[in-house]
Amino acid sequence: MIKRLLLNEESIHCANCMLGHICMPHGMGSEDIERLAELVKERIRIPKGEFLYRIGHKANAIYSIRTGTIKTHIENHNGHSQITGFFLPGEVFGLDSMATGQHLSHAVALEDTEVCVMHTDDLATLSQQLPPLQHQVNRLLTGEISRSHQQLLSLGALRSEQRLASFLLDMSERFTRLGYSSQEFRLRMSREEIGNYLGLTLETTSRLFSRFQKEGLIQTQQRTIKILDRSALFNLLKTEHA
Amino acid sequence: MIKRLLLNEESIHCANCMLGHICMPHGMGSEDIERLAELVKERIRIPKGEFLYRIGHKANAIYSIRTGTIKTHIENHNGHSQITGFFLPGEVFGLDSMATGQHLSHAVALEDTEVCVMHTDDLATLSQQLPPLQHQVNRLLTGEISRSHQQLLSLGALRSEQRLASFLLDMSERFTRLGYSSQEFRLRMSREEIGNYLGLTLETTSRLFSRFQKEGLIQTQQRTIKILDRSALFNLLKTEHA
DNA sequence: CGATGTCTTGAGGCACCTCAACCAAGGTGG
DNA sequence: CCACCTTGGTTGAGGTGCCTCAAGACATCG
Repeated sequence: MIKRLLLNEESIHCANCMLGHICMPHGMGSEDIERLAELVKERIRIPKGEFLYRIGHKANAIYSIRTGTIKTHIENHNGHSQITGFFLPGEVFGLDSMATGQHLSHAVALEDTEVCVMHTDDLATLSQQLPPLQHQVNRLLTGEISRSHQQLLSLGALRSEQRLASFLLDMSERFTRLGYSSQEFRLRMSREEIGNYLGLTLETTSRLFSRFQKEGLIQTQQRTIKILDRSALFNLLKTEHA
Repeated sequence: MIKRLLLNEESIHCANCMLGHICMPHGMGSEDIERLAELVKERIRIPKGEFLYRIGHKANAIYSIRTGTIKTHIENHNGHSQITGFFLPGEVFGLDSMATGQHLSHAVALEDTEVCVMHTDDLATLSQQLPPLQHQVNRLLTGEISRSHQQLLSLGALRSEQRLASFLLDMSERFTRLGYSSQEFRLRMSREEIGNYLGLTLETTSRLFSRFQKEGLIQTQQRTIKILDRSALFNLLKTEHA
């Protein structure tokens, strides 16, 4: 079951959280960040595999990840589902439901995960007094738009190998930002989830991993990925065919 | 060439624009709408085929359509491009560049088009005094996120015929909202543009139009579409295979 | 009226999917 | 501690949905 944690004086606040350079406070002065304590009054622990929220649930907050990984996905009439995003520590998700008061996607923990809760009405009042916060919210919203547009291009215009290459390079960049190695990292999602995200089947995804390994682009050990030839991956994105 | 029009006393303002029920003022009281005159001080005419803006250009405004149609698209390293949206009268676009100050997509007029210009800094200051405006901006941003997520599902999980059916139903709904017939409307985009948007080639798109016509779902006369069997189109989305 | 862009239709190929078997790793219970 | 099961991943064989290439029909417009 998911577990709510109320924050008190001793709790770690945004001001000294390691993830400030990625998360909400990004780009704010230290006196502004102090005020974010008003914003994050609660954290939630979600065990691996559990839902933080589901489509249709009342929405009154957005979330940033303290530890763990979250996937968001949507579904349609015939039960087919599409993963719309993977989120790593420091990243903010749940933005799609900010204006409607209802969640438009599901959010599931891919491993034991803890998230910071920011209530939308607190966000509205505080960002009115704190222009940098308003600006940061806008950055997050437009960032999400831009990311989905890039993903549209990936699904609409790229071949399978290019989609996977672009996925791996994206993950590598995000792990780097977290202070991990850019060469070697452990993915938290299954082949099926990667495939779903990229509009491919799990078999095609698995075959691509094998092929990339055989061609010396990467080395895989289950979900641990080692990037051996980053520029080759990058060049894949530049080729028109084959 | 595109042409800027400064608005004066006699110009039509948001308060008596026919599109208020779709556009920016949507859901605002009449006294709030009066203040939007401060926001829209300018309109721009874009002839068919011309760019309103390009990727990388300085961005300082978002736009709503008064008359005409706009497509937005992005491109990647290898020159492949992906249409990210079509926009009809009353609809607001250009949101992806709201926070960065730089356009992240191209915007092209599919026919002679006139747009209302809302400068982002005016928007920021006015929405601070006018909470309903702030809320409307958030609605637009999250609406754009939600729309791209739906499109991700379309590209990632649906077969070609389902993508086209869903496209036609979406267009029909939007034309209806404009006061046009929900059964018959004239698309402003080519088969190639529809295909690009749906992640298909123009030939596949054309074949699908022909097939839908042969099966009595629609009737086509060039870009004029008549929907003959709406529920059949809808049922297409519910089928798992074939 | 020709010229040009847009759309349609056909034939063939290939990238990715489907179906299916097998394997590896980890957990569980006797 | 080992048989057993489960879950996730790999690999193969065959099928097909969509793409590519190509030709022709239609609109639209100078």
